[in-house]
Amino acid sequence: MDDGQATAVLGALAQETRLQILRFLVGRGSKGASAGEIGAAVGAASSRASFHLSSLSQAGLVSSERKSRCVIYRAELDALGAVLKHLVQDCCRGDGRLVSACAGGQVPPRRTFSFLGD
Amino acid sequence: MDDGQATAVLGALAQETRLQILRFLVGRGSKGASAGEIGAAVGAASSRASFHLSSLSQAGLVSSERKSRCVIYRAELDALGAVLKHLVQDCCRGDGRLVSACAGGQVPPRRTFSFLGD
DNA sequence: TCCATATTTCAATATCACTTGAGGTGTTGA
DNA sequence: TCAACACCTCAAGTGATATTGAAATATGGA
Repeated sequence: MDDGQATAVLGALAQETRLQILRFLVGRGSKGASAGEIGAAVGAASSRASFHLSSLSQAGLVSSERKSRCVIYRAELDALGAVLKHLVQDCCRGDGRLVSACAGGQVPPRRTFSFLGD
Repeated sequence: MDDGQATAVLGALAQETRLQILRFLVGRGSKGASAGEIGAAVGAASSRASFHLSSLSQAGLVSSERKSRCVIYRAELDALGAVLKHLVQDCCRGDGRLVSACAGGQVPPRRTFSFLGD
């Protein structure tokens, strides 16, 4: 992954409606949800939900599948995982506090032994 | 952390110049770097570097300290850790693949047995 | 075929972000 | 005090993105 791809995915996440959509879809798991359900769940008009869903889809964060009349969307976490890996490992040198934060731990204050250098 | 704060930090990261600045500053560790050095390192004019640094600073991703003529910037990873935690734990329910991706592992496909081919 | 449902596309508008260059503030040393 | 330096702020131009409502497309059933 390069910085350009990473910023594209980060940009897709940097919007409250889209973050809500992602959370909702992760909660639905492999069952997914139709565009209409998603819009209702996040309080967005249908055209607005469609706009944000296509944004997420382009970033690879959701997949879509037509099912009769409805289009079912599902969260796809591979792209998010790749971006997190890029951020933590490539941009931030695998900083241990970031890794433990991802795992649900606190972000502890930095305790540096400065004589050892950075 | 709420979605509004998270999207603010994500928005700050969703820009290539700023991602480059963050990477550069993480590499410098506690030594930090002056605005001039940073601008030169990422190939940005001084006003542009200043603009992006203030953006990162507002998001809490860098701190600044005046040192004589120069302003020294340092990466501050606490805000990033909090956002990663919000993303992985709150939005994505602590998904194990995301946690392992942050730790540097692959983002494994959901299918365990791949010998069946595609 | 016709109609209702589900979703997307389009156009118009508003808002926000990025870049550039000019000019301003603050600091240092002659 | 003056000049050189480091950095920031401002305004203008440009482009991207968000929102809304209306219209268009696709699907399934009467």
